[in-house]
Amino acid sequence: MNPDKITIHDIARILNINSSTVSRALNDSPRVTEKTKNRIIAKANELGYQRNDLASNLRKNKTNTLGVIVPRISRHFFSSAIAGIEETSYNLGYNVIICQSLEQLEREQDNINTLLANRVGGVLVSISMETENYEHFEGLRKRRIPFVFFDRHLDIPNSSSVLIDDFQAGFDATEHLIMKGCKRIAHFSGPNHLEIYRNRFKGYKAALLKHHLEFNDNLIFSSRLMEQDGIDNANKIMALPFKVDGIFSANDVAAISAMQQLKKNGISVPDDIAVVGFSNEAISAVIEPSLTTINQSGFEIGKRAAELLISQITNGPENVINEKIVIQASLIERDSSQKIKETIK
Amino acid sequence: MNPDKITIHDIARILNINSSTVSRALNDSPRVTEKTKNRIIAKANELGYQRNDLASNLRKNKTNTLGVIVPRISRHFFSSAIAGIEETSYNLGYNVIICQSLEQLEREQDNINTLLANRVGGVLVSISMETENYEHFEGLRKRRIPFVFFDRHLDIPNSSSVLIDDFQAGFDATEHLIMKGCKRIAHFSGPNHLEIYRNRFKGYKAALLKHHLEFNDNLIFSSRLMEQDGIDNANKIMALPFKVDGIFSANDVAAISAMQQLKKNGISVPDDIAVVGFSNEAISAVIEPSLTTINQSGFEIGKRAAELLISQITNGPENVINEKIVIQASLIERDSSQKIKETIK
DNA sequence: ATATAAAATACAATCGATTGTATTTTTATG
DNA sequence: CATAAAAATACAATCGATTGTATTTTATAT
Repeated sequence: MNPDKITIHDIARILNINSSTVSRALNDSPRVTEKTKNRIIAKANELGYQRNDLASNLRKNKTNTLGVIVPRISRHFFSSAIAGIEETSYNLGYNVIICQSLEQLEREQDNINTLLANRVGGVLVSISMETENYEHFEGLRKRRIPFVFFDRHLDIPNSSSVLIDDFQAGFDATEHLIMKGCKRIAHFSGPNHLEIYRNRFKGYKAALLKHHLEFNDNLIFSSRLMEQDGIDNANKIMALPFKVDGIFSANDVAAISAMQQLKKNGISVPDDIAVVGFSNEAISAVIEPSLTTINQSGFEIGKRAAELLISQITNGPENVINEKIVIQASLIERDSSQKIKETIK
Repeated sequence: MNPDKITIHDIARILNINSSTVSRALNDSPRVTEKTKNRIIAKANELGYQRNDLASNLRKNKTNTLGVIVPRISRHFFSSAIAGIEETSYNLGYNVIICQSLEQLEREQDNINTLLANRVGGVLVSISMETENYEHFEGLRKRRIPFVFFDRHLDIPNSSSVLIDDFQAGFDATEHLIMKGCKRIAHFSGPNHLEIYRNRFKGYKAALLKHHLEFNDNLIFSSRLMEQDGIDNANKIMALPFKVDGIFSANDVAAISAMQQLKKNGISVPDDIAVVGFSNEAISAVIEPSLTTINQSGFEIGKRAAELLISQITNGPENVINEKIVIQASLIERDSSQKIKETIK
């Protein structure tokens, strides 16, 4: 018999029994005797029966599937987060449908529609750089499908998110530079509508304030923090009429390309300019000089986000408690910030 | 009205029309007038209707979902491959369920069962290091669900795969070392039951043969090619009673950790020992010395694999033509192999 | 042995969309 | 205007599992 076609009805017919009993037996219901259960399970195995989750989910009107939307799967932070999500989901019996927005709002909307059509139980999102409002999340809200932001999020009321403490991390990074003797620290920031970048920036400002260093708007460089942006920023810094002795970049990619551009132009890192990045991409440990950066464990964030989401699914839409989980990030001190002599007196 | 509950039947009732017509209209069937189509579509939008793919797929007895099994999502090669898969799938209207085996056979079996239960239309697999036979793929075969191996594969009859030309790449890598003047080249190989590693090894041997260099079994180091394995291998090489002047490692991870271990022990790369890796992990371009390696585009492989799989799904189980697509990989010359003087005369 | 409770199983509706066939409506033709 | 042909729509079964209710079987008590 074609094993593709084995249903509970086939098993029922063969055993001369009703399909409802087969269903209950396979779900280990107490309403079926041990004896018949065994007969049914034996026959199911013999025939290579495999439950059709489509039918099951349709009838139960819920799925064991989670949706995940990330800007780009191949970015190390996101693939780690997905690994964390997958780990939790696997253990708790959920599957994961992955979508990537490729930093495009339109695609993000599309992704949400796909996930709605597939009736996912919940959604984990890290938003694209283009995403500035939450209209397209209303569909989820209306249908009472819980969703949890992780890392890149929108600050909307009654939403859940798992974030790292960007303010504190930005503060730590900047204070670290100050402790190493930096007096004039530039900051590479990301799109201003993304809260993570605003918070990192706020942390930077707070550290300057605490240590009585002047804040200078000319030292703030906003961009999408791609490789080219780091190079551009480095060029702008070199063109300034005054010396800069430190850079705090809101991501590693821009920090690294800036460092390389500086080196190319005869500026020594960390001696002339000390640099601190953000994210701890794998690459940061091995470039020369190795990059001091903020370690944010994507795996941990993904894991916590999935746990939160699944608890919301399990508790049901009436009992959703929106939570903001803040994970502390830690500074990893490497060579790019080990300034010995002070550049600016 | 609760938008969660809007079905074609609701729309039908409101418009005083039959649900089959609604279904056909929403699927743009020629059997419905333009006029009624418009009425239906307008109403559907107004109510925020969202098709239930579970029901649709159940009825049509097929899904728009592909399954993907990889050893580890967070490995750069695999996340790139997934990005390629996602890209193709998105364009052709498929969703992707991701599973990771974490290099464990048991979990791989589990993954397959999950995908079967979800009635995926096809499966893309890169097998775990523990996988030595294809018993657990028989379930897919029996149910006539097409599957395509990519990169790590089993050489089973009537199977499809998208691979890079490991033999040729191994040959190129080794020949490159020979051209740079290496006379005694060690090889770090992976688990022997994985064909990719066997082929890289064969390529290595063939290059030696071509250039009349002696093959020496003591220069072959088999392992799982993790970081620690590279260190161990380096130690073993340093303990050899004769000099080695080149290493061809079957992956970058082991190549890099070996390089670092050699450097730590005062051995210069590339001057004393030239090194070539495999995979072109992001890290390889930025370590010092930068690593000469084989570039295998995960994205490209994923893309091709998804295209092949979807064509098989589309053509139907009777018309599956099993294909082996071999993608050429290319050597990226970097510093770790730029040997100038010959170590061994 | 019989009534009754309890346990086991059967029946039938349901989830939401699809699709082959039947029926009604519209259009075309003489 | 009648009628055939064509177009549009309605009907009803179906996909496979679940689940509330009904029925049958078994166990227990009298």
